[in-house]
Amino acid sequence: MAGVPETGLGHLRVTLTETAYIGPGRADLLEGIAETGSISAAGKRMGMSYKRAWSLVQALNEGFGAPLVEASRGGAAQGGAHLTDLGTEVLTRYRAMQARTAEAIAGDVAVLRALIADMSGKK
Amino acid sequence: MAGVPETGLGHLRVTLTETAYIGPGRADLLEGIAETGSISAAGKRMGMSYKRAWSLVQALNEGFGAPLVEASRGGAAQGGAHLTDLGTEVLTRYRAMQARTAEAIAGDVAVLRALIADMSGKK
DNA sequence: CTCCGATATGTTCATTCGGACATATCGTGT
DNA sequence: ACACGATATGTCCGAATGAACATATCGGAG
Repeated sequence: MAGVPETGLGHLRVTLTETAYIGPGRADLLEGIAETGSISAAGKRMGMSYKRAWSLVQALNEGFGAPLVEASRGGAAQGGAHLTDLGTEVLTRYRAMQARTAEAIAGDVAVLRALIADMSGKK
Repeated sequence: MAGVPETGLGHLRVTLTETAYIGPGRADLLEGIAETGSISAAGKRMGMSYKRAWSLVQALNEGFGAPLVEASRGGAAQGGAHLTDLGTEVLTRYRAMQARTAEAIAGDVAVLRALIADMSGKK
């Protein structure tokens, strides 16, 4: 339950085109696939069904007009999935944008948090 | 249809506490209330029902632990709503954060857009 | 030729969410 | 007393979403 992410930044969704966008959920899934080499393993790790993870991958690939994830069935490793160069680039850039955003808004976040803490405490 | 916002930044949601957060939809509603002086007018302008707009205001006020919007019924102006100091501060800061974020990620967005434009065009 | 593990899909059911209506309330003018 | 305009709530229904289950397929290993 990452209700309040450490940084204070909740969600950052970057829209590249009408159908191509990347947000925290998709990024985490891409990261999971990169690390586990499997859609189902990545999904399970995030507590979602394989079906849902697979659907997200579909939406991602179709939305971007080019595959971010490539999967294979059977074979030596009994199937699996991996990020394409595009997928890796998108993930890396997204993480970078998250970091820059967190830094850019840190000041405002601190001020607002102090403000609501005050109003709640007082009356 | 603001599918792809001019800036390229899609959604920015800032989480202050477990229940207090502000995103594009809420910010637009706050702005609408500030400008129209009415929850229903602001909602209508955004194409949502009064009920929904009112529900959002409730969630906002309860989530922050202090009211961002204060409303009144009857009276000289036949009721209306306005932002509290906290509401104004939250809205202003949010717009500022949006601007800083857009600036911070502009470079990455440009690169990614060029990349997907390429892949779609070629092959 | 069967087994295995992961992808690929379809179906069904429960829950959530929003839209559409329907009222009720309030407080100043007329 | 009544009308008006906006807030304040409740109910009901259809669409969308996701969880759960059930298969089907692929391709190398044994």
